[in-house]
Formats: sequence, C-alpha cells, structure tokens
Amino acid sequence: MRIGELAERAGVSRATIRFYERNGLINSVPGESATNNYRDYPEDNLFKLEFFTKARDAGVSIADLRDIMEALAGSCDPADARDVVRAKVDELKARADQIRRVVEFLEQALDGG
Amino acid sequence: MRIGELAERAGVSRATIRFYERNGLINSVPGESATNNYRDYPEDNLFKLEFFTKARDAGVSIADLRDIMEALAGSCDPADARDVVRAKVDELKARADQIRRVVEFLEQALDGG
DNA sequence: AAAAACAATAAACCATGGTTCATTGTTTGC
DNA sequence: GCAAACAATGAACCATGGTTTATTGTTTTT
Repeated sequence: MRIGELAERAGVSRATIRFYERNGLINSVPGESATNNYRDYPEDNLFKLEFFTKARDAGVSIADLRDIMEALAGSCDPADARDVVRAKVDELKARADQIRRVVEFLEQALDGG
Repeated sequence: MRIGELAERAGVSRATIRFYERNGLINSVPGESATNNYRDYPEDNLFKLEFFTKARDAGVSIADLRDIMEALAGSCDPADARDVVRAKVDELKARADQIRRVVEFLEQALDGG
C-alpha cells in the first residue's frame, strides 16, 4: 500500500512514517509503476506501526525499538536476540515499578493532605 | 544549604537544580551573607529532588511536576489540588498498563521465537 | 484539461529536558 | 595571598522525537 493509506490505517502522519523509515523502524519497496517513484509499504508495516505507537507511549525509545525489531527479525544469533529483548523487558518492568512507586507516593499525599 | 551541597546530596548536577528552579520546581531564598548573592536552598528541596528524580524516571514531565507541586502546596482549593493529582495518578496508571501490554507482547515474541 | 490530492526529498523548525561554556565575582584551603 | 573550588547569570549547545515547509513531480477527480 502507499504511504497515505498506511498513515491513515495506522493512525499516524505520513511524516511520522517517513521519520520512522529514516530511522530504520519500517521499510518499503519500490512501487511497481514505472512512471513514478512512489514506494510500496507492505502490509506488515501496519502491525509494526501499531506496536510502535503503543511502545512509544510506554516510553520505549526509537533506538530501542530499532534494536528490538532487528533482534526479532533474527538478523543474528537467536540467543543474542533473546538477550536484547529480555533486557528491554527488564527495563520496562523497572519503569513500571518506578511508576508504581510514584503513584503510591502521590496517593499517600492525597490521603495525607 | 548552598547549591553545591544540595546537588551532591540529591545526586543531581547544579545545572539541573538551576534548570528546575527556573521551571518553578524548587525554590531558594537569598543567603544571609551581605558580601555575596549566593542563594540558600532549604532542606525540603532535598526531598523534592529525590521525588523529582524518581518521577522523571517514571516519565512524568516537568510541567506535570510543577502542576503537582503547586497543587500539593495547597496554593488553591484543596479539592482542585486533589483533582490535579488524581488526574496525574490516572495518567501514570494508564502508562503502567501500556508498559504491561508492551512487555506482554515482547514476552510472547520471545516465547514464540 | 484543470484543480485537488498525493508522493518524494530535503531542510528548517519546534518542544522537552537538560548540559556546557563564558564571564564575573566569592570563598576557602594551603 | 594566591590558586582552586564554588556561586550567579546568560547564552549557546545537544539529543530526542517528531512536525512544517518548500519544491517538484504524479495521479485522481470533476
């Protein structure tokens, strides 16, 4: 599909898609038309973008997403891939814990105030 | 205490303290010396900075921290204050949920891969 | 066929959250 | 009393994560 359709279906802007592509998060192939150089974005980018949006919301950086996608794509040793992803998972869990502590503090402040 | 001591005890840089102060997160008073214009940072800033560090780590923005501190300082209606803080708590809980979902996805990817 | 919408590319721009630098003045340790 | 460390101020700088703005060319709509 073309970038506009992908953008609309994924709920992100075309500019964001291009930005992600520049940063290696998604990929496109040359379109089949000979008269233009429009790119074709395979269906799986839709799924990826949905994940990226959630993950970005959860505080995962672009760099981390790139690492994760590269690892999951199995470009290298699967054991290495697991390590990369597991490390990110641990970071995320730590972050969730941190949030829990902050929430706890704020709720105590509410009760105490 | 002076900025250097606060910085060291709170584990942040002096520049960060000045940045936070510019942004209304902490406050200082003029020092007692007549020969300089060094500021004095009351003890409670130490506690605040520890909270800010945790909260920033959890993804709370400077603007949110300012709102929260203003609300907790009880500058206005206590009911309003509760609302502000409760709203932030809800946001943080949503963020934690989001992280949980991302972690779940990544763990499934690990199991599936 | 002409206007409106879409696409590619590059560059500039923006907010956030700091950090670094330069300058000037103060205080402290030796 | 003199260098080293500390403080205040302001401005510049940096990374991150996008968004906006040309510019040029293509396609679709009417």
